[in-house]
Amino acid sequence: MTPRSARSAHKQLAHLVADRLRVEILEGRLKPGEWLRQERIALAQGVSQMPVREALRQLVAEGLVEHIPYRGTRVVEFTVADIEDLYACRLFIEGMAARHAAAVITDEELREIAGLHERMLPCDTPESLPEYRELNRRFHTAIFQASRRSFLIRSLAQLWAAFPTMLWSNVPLVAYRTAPGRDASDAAEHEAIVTALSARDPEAAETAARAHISAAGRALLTALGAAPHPLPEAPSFQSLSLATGGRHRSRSFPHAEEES
Amino acid sequence: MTPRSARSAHKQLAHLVADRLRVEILEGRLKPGEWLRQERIALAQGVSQMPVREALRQLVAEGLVEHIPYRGTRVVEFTVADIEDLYACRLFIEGMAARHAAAVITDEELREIAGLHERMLPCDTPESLPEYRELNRRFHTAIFQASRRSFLIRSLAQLWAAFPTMLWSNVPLVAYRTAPGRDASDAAEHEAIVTALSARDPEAAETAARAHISAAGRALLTALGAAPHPLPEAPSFQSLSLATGGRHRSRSFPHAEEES
DNA sequence: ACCTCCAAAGTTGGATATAAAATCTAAATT
DNA sequence: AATTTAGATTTTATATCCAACTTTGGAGGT
Repeated sequence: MTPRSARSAHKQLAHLVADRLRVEILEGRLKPGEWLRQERIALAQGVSQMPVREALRQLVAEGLVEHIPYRGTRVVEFTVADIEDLYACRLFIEGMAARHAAAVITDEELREIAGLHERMLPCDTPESLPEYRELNRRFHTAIFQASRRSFLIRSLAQLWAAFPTMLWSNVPLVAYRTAPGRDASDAAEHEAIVTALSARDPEAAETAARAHISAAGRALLTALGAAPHPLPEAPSFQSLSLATGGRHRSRSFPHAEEES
Repeated sequence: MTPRSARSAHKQLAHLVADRLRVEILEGRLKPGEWLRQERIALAQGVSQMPVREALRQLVAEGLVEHIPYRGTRVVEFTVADIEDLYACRLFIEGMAARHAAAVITDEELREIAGLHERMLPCDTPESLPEYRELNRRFHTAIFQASRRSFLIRSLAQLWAAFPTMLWSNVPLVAYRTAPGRDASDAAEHEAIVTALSARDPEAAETAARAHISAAGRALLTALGAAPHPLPEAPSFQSLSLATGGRHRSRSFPHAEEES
């Protein structure tokens, strides 16, 4: 465990600005449709305009705001269809990640995930909702990080970036979290995921992850007032991954250095 | 057809810079691992550093380059595992998009897609590969645009942004495209998609789209030298979408204006 | 009244210059 | 040999100025 090179913990200003704006958006102080004027933001945060513009472009990429040339940047408005699609994507991709994670997860990662699960259990009151959300985010993040599939990790990080905005800007999340039985269901579903991962069972891990996200999605859409279909149980078919399920090639391919 | 407001076709410099860098990356002039120094780029393109930095941040978001604070930005290296995951994600999300598209596609969109398909047919020589790739990109893009699902459109646009880089930096794409029978297969699979869309059959559209991407993915991974599994045929299970398959709510939800 | 054109105001977009911070390289010291 | 220090390089941030574009609100004509 050599400290190595301290991993450069230095944050850039643009990141800080983006973080603060993200919080303002997801807490509703910046409402969907509202314009974000760069000069005002720079003044309010005590920075110059360049980091503000970089932060805005980053948020655009994350899908939280949209940019119109020479007009400005404003918070996006999400639709119910967007939330459906978000959950469908998560359902699939997080399922895949869980499958891969089960095959390569370390004991330490397993302990951390189980620990996060434990800490979520007592969070069943409205006041503990923020803490629950944070723990939940870390729980899911830890799982797909454990998959070691950088592409999936990146994709899921993007999905999760857009996720809270949708909720806070569209619906009082409490309605979802306090839905009858949701606490218990969430806990049971998380438990199932942890169990499958502990058993190093890819098939079960994928199934459990899908079942959880599917159930959560249905509950959320119900809370939103959308009529949820009977919904086909998340099919437990074989992996859709296209090739070898074996050890993944660790390094990148030798890209044609010279054209002999 | 009033010109309306000209739709502000004005591109920002940052976009142009990003476009040029993207081309350089995907054509291999900028190799994976290579550092992109902002001053050099600004000088080379005759612009100041601000648009360069915005462009770099955009490319970071697209996943083509990675940024390390106070160190710089460099082209990412993709692994075979990344390509597997990319195709798996495309398989699923483009399938969903095709399903939605079949339900709402217009005659005009249908004509354009069919036209693109026709124009791809004669492109069966190595020299026409660039044209084929461009037509293919427009073909797929037109389909998921027709779905009207903004979230899926955005997600797929991101996937397609990373896509060419992987190929050019990892493998001579010709090996894929000129694989025995691939031309004919691609054509037949595209044909099936067009047919399903024309029939406004969501189920068939999803199945056809999946089959195509699955086949293309297997062919590519074979060309890459990866041992492709027997691979389960893309399962034609019901939609995984979580709620109403009916007309999508057009506008955003009324986000709690007041908490009565 | 109604439409068109034109100028004003305001915001974003971009260039340039300059300074500060962080990282890397390599020589110099212990 | 290991550590420290000094310098070079590059990124990061600020400030200021001007150009480009959109919108707004009237002036003038029909």
